[in-house]
Amino acid sequence: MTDDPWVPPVVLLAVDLVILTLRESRLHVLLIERGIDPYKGNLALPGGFLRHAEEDITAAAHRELSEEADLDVETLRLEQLGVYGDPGRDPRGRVVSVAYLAIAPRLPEPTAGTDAADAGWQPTDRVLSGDLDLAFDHQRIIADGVERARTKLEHSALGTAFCRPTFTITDLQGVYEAVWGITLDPRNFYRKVQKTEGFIVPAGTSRKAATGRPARLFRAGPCTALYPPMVRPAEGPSAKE
Amino acid sequence: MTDDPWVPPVVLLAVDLVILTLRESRLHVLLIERGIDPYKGNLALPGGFLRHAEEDITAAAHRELSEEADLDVETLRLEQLGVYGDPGRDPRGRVVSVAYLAIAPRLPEPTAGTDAADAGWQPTDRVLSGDLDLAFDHQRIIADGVERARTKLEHSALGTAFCRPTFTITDLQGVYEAVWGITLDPRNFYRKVQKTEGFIVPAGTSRKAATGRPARLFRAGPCTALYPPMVRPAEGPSAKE
DNA sequence: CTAGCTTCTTGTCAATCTGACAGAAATAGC
DNA sequence: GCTATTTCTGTCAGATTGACAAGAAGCTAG
Repeated sequence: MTDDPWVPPVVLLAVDLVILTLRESRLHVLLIERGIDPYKGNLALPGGFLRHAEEDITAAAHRELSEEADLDVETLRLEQLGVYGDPGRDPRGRVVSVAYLAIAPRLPEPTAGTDAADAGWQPTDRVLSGDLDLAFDHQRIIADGVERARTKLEHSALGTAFCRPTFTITDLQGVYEAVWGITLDPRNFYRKVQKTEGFIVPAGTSRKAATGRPARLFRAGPCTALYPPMVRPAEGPSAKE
Repeated sequence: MTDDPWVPPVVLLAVDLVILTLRESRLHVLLIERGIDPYKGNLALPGGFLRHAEEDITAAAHRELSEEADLDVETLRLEQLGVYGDPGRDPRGRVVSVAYLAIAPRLPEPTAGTDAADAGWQPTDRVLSGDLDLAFDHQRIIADGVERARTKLEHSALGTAFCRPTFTITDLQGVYEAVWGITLDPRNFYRKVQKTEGFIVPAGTSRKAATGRPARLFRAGPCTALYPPMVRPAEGPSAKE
């Protein structure tokens, strides 16, 4: 921003991907085992550097997703989560990483890609509790991603993105319960999502479970923003962070 | 992310600041007139490159704020808004910019700083309508910042950040009306903010206006998150009852 | 085939919240 | 005093929420 002989410093730009899904009623995040230093052997988010100086950042995120996790890119909508660029977060130098968030329905185990020794789903609560040891500042990035998902569930139709193309209302309730970490009354939840116009639309058929009355099937509706929003019950007492 | 002889490309990292305030019941954004190319003479957000390779990004944002706008940094809380790094957004090369958002009470006219030929507040609607010609992709950044402020007003106590240390409920209502671009019923607004625990606390005294009954003064309360949230009336025809 | 179990779906009811509006309270100016 | 103006306190119907009862539709065991 000046025409002095001073030249601005340069940084390495990376992308990191927080891919969340639901497995056995628990929220999971896609992690790889790093095959190279630094943090070789540690778990980390899929991601990597820009391939060339003109690559679009979002395009790089999609590319890394397919390279490192071999997931179908088409169905996932990536949303920018934030920038993580503290000096010293990467021993290789000044690396600034753009984190992206995506929500996926239940998917098969991904296969390891080029730079990843292994790839797989890990429960987010094991990550957030510090039970798993993550590379870089990826634990914090995941924490931010989970929190983002929690709030997006309130105001957007994101919940349907966790489900398969057709799903039951109980399926959708399971999404809310897993992400929010609480239990909800099935009858009130049923009433609420039915009344929220454009959230879900009937898919005609029914699905018979192993036991119990068959449930009607629905599809994601046209709305992306929910009005009125789903209300998440207050948790702690008065003043919270 | 590989140990091939390939080296990752580097980018120039910049910060941009979206500082919003209220002046004469209209939302304004702080803009500078660029004193150097590119876009010399155009209006732009305050901002600039990292000073050195180890500078913290948030620290750089605070530094640019004081350098270019000469505003009191202490009282402003900067919040990361997003990353803007499309190839070609800056003719000087691959520049990736981290945008920050801050909300300020009514402040005096800032003085021009080093790189800025002039600095001043501009109404956001003139920016968003395309009436003013902004440098780079700064119009879009401002649009995102305004939208962020709108939604934050719903769920956080951000509204008080637009006000001076003590304010009346009518002052606070003016904030909501200006940012949301609608009018609200004073009686229902009064009831709502009073009932939302921790939002505002009485400041004891009253302020007498030029005319009319004196209004009680309040301060910002301890809560940052509002529960229940302020509800913004639905606007679009899309999916409404 | 019937009883029992499970799960989905439809209601009911009181408490609360919202939106619209009436009107009293407090000050300045005449 | 009287009026204009703004702040504050109520009222009231309709909508929403949270808690819970009970019917509906399947499966399985006997």
